[in-house]
Amino acid sequence: MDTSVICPRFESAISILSQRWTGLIIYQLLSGPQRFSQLTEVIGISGRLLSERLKNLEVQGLVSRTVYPETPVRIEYELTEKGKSLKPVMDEIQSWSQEWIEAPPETK
Amino acid sequence: MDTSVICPRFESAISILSQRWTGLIIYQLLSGPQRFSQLTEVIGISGRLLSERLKNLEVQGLVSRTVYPETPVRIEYELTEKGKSLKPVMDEIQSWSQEWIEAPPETK
DNA sequence: TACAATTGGTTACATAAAGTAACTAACTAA
DNA sequence: TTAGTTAGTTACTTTATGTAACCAATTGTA
Repeated sequence: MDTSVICPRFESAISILSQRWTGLIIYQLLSGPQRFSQLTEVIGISGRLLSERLKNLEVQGLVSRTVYPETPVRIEYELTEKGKSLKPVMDEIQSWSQEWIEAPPETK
Repeated sequence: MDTSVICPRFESAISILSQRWTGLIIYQLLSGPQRFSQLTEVIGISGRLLSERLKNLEVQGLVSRTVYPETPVRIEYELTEKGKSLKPVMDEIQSWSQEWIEAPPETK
């Protein structure tokens, strides 16, 4: 009955990354601050879910939101230090995918 | 309209990892071959979902299933080379979590 | 012989999360 | 006045997950 338990911090980290879309959002933001509409287009996520995810990521301290009161309004989402520090994780996933995932057929 | 798209291999990789429970299953199997019942206990996943996930992981070539016709039957799940090659990814998540996730309160 | 226990699942059903599409507020430009 | 823009929200449908009971094959026990 002495169940060896998984490290709670690891579990917590993976629960962030294993939520659908969050990995892609972080990956995409690693290339710099971006606006809501750009994220929806590049990632292919609906506004409803992007909005929800960005709110969560803000609460978790991974993403910051800046409003530029231009016309029309510009709002930029950017990774915090905590968010940026996930780069090595994303890099490893990237390089694993290059080695082990076969290239999908071109859809021309 | 020239949407810069996320690398399809990366997307594919993250779609595996971002499915609930799969990260934990792979992480747990990195410590060696394990049986169905042990996985359910350590991870805290239901039999229904563990069964489903293991089938997917087998199809994706990340996990292999071996039957030992003992009594009662023993079935072991083990990472393939492809599965084991995710260790650097898990290591990075682990070390990120150590640095950025605060320790949860002890529940004694 | 009947009953219980074990492993590795499956089935049926309830709840939560995600997908889809239409809609909105605030603003400006024509 | 009408249309266009950005950054969302709302209502509704579909899919995924959680929960708990059940099952087949086998052996051990009363």
